[in-house]
Amino acid sequence: MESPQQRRERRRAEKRQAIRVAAVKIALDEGLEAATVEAISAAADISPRTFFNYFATKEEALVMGPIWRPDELVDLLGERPADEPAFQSLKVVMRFLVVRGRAIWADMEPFMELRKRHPELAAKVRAADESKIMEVLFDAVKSRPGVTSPVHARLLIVASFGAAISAIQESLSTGGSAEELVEEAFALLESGL
Amino acid sequence: MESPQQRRERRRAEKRQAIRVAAVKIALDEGLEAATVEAISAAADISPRTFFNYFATKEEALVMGPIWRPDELVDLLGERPADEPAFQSLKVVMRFLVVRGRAIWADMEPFMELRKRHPELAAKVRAADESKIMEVLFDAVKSRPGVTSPVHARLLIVASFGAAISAIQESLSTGGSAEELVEEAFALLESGL
DNA sequence: TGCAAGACTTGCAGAGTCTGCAAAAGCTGC
DNA sequence: GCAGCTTTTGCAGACTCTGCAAGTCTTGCA
Repeated sequence: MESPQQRRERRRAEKRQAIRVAAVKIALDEGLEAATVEAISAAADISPRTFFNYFATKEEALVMGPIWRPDELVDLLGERPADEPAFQSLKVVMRFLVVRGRAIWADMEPFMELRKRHPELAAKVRAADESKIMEVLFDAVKSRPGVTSPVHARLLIVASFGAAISAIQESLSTGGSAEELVEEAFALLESGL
Repeated sequence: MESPQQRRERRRAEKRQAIRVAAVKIALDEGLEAATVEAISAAADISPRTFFNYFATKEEALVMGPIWRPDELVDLLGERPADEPAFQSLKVVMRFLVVRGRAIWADMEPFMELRKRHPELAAKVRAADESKIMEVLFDAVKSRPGVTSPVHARLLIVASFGAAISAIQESLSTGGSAEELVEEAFALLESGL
């Protein structure tokens, strides 16, 4: 049985998604400029003020949530054996996130299409988290086995994200399997590019 | 002798920098929130409207320009021998850019300090260009020798930028030599992380 | 059923960013 | 000192986003 708390959370998430869908539809049908908060809220049948109860910025409504959250990343990494080399841990975590992300996105063609047309949108939304992610992961990675210097730690992190993003990007533009692509990317990283 | 054209360009660049300095000073002294367009323009002794003749967005005034421009990147890459492996070409180009960037930044402590305090700012400004850079570089890199697949091309690009950014980041936070750090980063990439 | 507490929605006013337009001011070469 | 150029500025207006307070809806419980 669903608790009232859970129920509210679920409905909130559904409404959030409904607003997203409305926003993306407008952006695709009438162009990004037409997707004002006013237009989106009208389409989603809420007041403009309410829009901002669901999203902190307009852009947030136009892209899917990130497939990784800072705290989750740290948790996932923490679950890996303490003596596993950092590279290996990151690979496992990233593969998991990419595969899960692709599954969530399976029914989201409009979002992918918008992402293709306006790649800067996702980048801008992600930018806010990016530095926080680097910061927390840096601490989590630098003391792992196989990390020889601070630059090594940073590089492992950006390269891992690079591998994941490259795989997703390529998967988006050619339709290839994201899982195989992320595998390929990590293999390339491991063998020295 | 300086042509009138050059003269105008130089003065424009100087004014741009003066506005930047004023903006960063306010952000450091009174906090990011105090750095409104109105406050910045008052400090720089121009009208708010004029501010937007120099910067497309407020944030642009708060960070140094990027150390790479998309067209310059393509040019630099094009100057490398056609039979040089992609990895090597990228390494040379990136080292050049990082070294030049560091030199430009030598006198710019306030900008570095602001970047430390608000790392998301630079990321947000950079985000707009990021996807364009990836796009143009992807075309420039994918047909180079030593590139085995589209994912390989993308990965080379993100890894190279990752190396440059990691080196800069580390150099900023510890004061180490950016040149040595970028060297170290590429060596790590080459040997398989 | 009906009410009280809490959560969600909304309107409103206001601050702030950014743009287009046209007038004013400044500079340049002749 | 004038004619043609660029630069600056004011103004009006669209748009994003926030705080606040009032209104509406839901939920649990008597």
